[in-house]
Amino acid sequence: MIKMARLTEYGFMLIMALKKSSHPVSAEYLAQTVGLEVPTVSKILKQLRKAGLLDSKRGAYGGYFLMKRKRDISLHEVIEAMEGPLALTECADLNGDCRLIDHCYMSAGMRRVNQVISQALQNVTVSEIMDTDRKITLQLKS
Amino acid sequence: MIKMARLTEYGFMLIMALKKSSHPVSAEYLAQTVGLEVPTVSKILKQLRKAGLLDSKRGAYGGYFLMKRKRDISLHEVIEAMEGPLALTECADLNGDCRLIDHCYMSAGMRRVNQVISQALQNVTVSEIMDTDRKITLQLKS
DNA sequence: CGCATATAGGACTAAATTGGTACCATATAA
DNA sequence: TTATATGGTACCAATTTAGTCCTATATGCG
Repeated sequence: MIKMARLTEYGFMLIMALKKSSHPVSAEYLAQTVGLEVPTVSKILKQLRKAGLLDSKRGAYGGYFLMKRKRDISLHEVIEAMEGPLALTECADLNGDCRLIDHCYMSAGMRRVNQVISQALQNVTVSEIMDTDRKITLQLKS
Repeated sequence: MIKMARLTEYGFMLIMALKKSSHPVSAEYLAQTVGLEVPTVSKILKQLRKAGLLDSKRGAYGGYFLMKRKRDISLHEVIEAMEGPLALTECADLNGDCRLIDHCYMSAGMRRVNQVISQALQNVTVSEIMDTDRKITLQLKS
């Protein structure tokens, strides 16, 4: 299905609930804020941190905080952080193991489509999908 | 994962292997052509037919054939035929049951992103992803 | 120091989705 | 009437995803 994983959606919610360079916010507090269980939230935050979108501080009064402003975080970054490199099809994935390559002629064209979608996601930021009133303007050329 | 289902990829391969208004081609023959099992191919062909992309003729010398030329079939049509309405997120899906709506503010913006991707897929045809030499040109405004 | 708080990392289980198969009914050509 | 081929549906298997738990490490403070 062409759908982001549920954990990725949660990832967006968590990023939206955080701020850049403010006091760290604990996983427990965030869990309450977004209405999810602590272990789940914890897992996602660790993953986003590993990808460099967040940073953390351990120990008492510790927690997580954004490394960038929300208007500088693209949807693409978040999705890749949560799901790894975007690959619409098996054959577009460079590490994919499409064993049907002999019967399939779409590989090159498909990669191109992949790029287009990738660009679409790179050109929209987290703050843009929060501002529901603001029109998102996309101009893509490929 | 933002990836089309494997069966959808197979669907593309089958469409590529078919022609408009020629003799019907049997599922068995197609299975050999693309290197997949007959039951699997059969299942996909039935689904594509139901969506109106193919038509079929039963009985001896029966089989499947395209209803349109490949340059008139968009990626979007094929994907929707195989996977149902495209919804990048749970909340973008009108039938989705996102119970976190109270904590999530991205719904409207996300729908917009969904539309952009949808359009990207509508603007590329099957024949374009077969012609690996031809440049696919996309100009999207949303 | 010792204790409470909080993240780091990895392993594990459960649930949901997807892929693949099989069966029986119906239609068609010769 | 027989061989060929699709229509529809139900089912099982495999994979993927979601969610939980446990132990280790770091930090602040009395």
